[in-house]
Amino acid sequence: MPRTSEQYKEIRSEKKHKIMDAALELFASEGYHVTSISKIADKAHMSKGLLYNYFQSKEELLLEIVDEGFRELINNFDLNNDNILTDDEFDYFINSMFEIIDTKRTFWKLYFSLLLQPSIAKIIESKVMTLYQPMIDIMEKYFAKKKYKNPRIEALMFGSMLDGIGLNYIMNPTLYPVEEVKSYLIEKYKTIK
Amino acid sequence: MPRTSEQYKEIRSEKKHKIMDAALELFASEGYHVTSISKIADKAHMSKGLLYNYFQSKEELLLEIVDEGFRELINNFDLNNDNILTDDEFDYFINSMFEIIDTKRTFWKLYFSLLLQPSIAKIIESKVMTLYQPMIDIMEKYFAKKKYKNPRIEALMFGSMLDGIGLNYIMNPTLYPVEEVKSYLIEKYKTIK
Amino acid sequence: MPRTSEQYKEIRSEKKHKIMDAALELFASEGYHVTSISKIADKAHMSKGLLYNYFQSKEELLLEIVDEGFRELINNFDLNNDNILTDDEFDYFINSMFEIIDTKRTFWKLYFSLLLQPSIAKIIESKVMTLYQPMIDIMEKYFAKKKYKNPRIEALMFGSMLDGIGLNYIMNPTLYPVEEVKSYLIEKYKTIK
Amino acid sequence: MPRTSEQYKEIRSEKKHKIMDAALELFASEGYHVTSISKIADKAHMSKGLLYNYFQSKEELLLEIVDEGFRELINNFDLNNDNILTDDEFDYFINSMFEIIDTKRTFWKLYFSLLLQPSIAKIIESKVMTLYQPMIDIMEKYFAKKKYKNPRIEALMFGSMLDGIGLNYIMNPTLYPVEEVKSYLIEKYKTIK
DNA sequence: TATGAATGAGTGTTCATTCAT
DNA sequence: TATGAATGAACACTCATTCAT
Repeated sequence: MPRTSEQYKEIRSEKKHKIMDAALELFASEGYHVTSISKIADKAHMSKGLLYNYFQSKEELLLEIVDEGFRELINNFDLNNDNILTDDEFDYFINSMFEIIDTKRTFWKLYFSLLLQPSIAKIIESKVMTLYQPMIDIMEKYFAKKKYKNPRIEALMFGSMLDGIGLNYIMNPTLYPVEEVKSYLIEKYKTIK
Repeated sequence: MPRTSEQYKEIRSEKKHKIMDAALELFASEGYHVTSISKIADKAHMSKGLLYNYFQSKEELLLEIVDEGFRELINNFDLNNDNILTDDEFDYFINSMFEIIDTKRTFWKLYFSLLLQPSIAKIIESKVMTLYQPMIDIMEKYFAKKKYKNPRIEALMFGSMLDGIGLNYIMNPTLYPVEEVKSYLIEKYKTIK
Repeated sequence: MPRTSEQYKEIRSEKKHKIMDAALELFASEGYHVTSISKIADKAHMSKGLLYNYFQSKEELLLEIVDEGFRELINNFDLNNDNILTDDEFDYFINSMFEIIDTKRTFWKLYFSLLLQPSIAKIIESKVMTLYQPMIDIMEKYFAKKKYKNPRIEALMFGSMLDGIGLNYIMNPTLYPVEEVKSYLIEKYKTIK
Repeated sequence: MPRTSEQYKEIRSEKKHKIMDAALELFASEGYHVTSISKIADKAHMSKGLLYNYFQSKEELLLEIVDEGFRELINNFDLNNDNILTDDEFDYFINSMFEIIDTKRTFWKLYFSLLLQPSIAKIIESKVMTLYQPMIDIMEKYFAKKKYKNPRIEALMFGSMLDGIGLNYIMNPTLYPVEEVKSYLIEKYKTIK
């Protein structure tokens, strides 16, 4: 007698995440192209063949990792989903951003690495762009409300700075002055000039 | 009629740069791991075998490309080499920075891509770090002179922002508001608060 | 209320044919080696595992398909089983041959494809040969009765022609002049010279 | 100092045929799908990698084999290329056809096997069709000149018969009465009724 | 200096078959 | 009877590197 479809679903979900976890770690620490399917399967304690029972290809595996990783950042930005960022929400985002990077450091290390590899960027670019744009828009409104001279540029700059911060934080985690940067950002952008 | 050793040296150097140019373009547009030695040899109009006459390995070829590319940025920062950045030198750097990215866009696209690939970063990291640190130090002094409250953080932030700007500019060259960003940076950091 | 052993047998037989139908269609349209057990199971709306409950292997599944397919042709040749072919029986065979190919086109497409694949031919050859030989013998007698000069050769030629006709008809069903060929065969072989 | 381009050309041509010979033999005796690139490389006494220096893929290797094999048949049909088949040319073709099958038995065994495998037929069909049609056309003219009632059908039948003969001859080489069939064909089709 | 044939270990992927449930 | 997760050996193909010429 076969397992119930519930049981199968559970097995699938568990195994899928086991694979994604192993892959994420290896992609992040070794690089996407350098990480072979064999290594992933080894780390996930299963056969190569089984991996293809869950993901159609190495690319698809990567895409699902990116998708899941990004969902968490989005959920922490503009929390009540009204497209308007309050000062409290801004505060919360700055703090949770670092927490997300902290708890999901592996993913963000991977993310930044993917973004700059032309062969991979093509695959994830469209997905990332659709997620990124709304955040920029909301920031523009936030700066406009604060009477900044040029809100669009300010939003772009803010995005650039976050990118740069993320980049440096990921690359030099031990040296990076996280708390000071948090205060700096909040003080700088939240308070009206 | 044998060539003089001078002539041989010149031919060697010319060939070497032909290879490096081809490799840079391919590494940048396709990615390091995706670019094969065959493709590089084709683009440089020579045989695979000859390429190994000039570079011991694919890795060494990459390292020489990075080395040369970085030398140009360094030469444009703190031009009189006195470790003190004047306002004029700051102005010049901001402008030349964009020019360097503009004229050497291919290299910087490659550079950012390398930085985030763990398998490659290991190779180039030490070289890059030794080049990067002095620039941070000089910026800290610059901000100190300008009586910024926390010059070290400000210098780190400045570095982060430049990284972010570079990153975004490389990725969205057509959309990026170069001139506005230039003015923004100069106005923001040069003028005393 | 357990099912009777009769009912079980019937269910088994039904399932078996469901699998054989799916397999035949796929083997014929895609090819034996290219068709995976997964595809067959999908098409038969069951799991891979169950399929192995009815057939020991992919090879055995193929053999049973060939066996069944051939039985129908045999049944239409020398209908009263007296080993003597009358003119009426010859007529009927020529017509029913095309009908069989028509209604069982899928099988015959498969059959011809199998015959020529050495890796598969080995498996089915012995079975096919034992079925084919009696038909040749009967044809030889038929031609002898009609006073053909060399009945054996004529029988072989007839067999070759049928093979050729079948082959071409299977490969170019829309272009093939079925009716004309029927008349041609009957006129040519039935009437005494 | 490298080899001259003449020398390279020779090496390439020699190796290419070595591969094609090995592949033909294996494709014919084992089947296309069952024959792995590894086996071909082994038989040709070289590495797998080298094989891909000469053929882009397994498919391309097959296509080149088919192309070459067919060229020989064409060259022996309608020898003076005037699109008109004389009785002597017909004689010569019937005899050389068997010789070609005899000396190139391996190829024709392969050819018939390919034709019936849907997954492969698609690849070679267009090439084969363009080669086959002119031969049918010439036969139709030949039969028309001989006042056959329905030359087109007769030509098709002739083609079918040749297919059938080839098929049977390839499959039962030891039993097949070659000489008798030759006489049969020549007597039957060459002499006016 | 210069060529490209040659290698061999590696890649992502497939699939007939088994097995715990 | 019935499921589909799991395996492992095989596959076609790639590529940095070497080497005879």
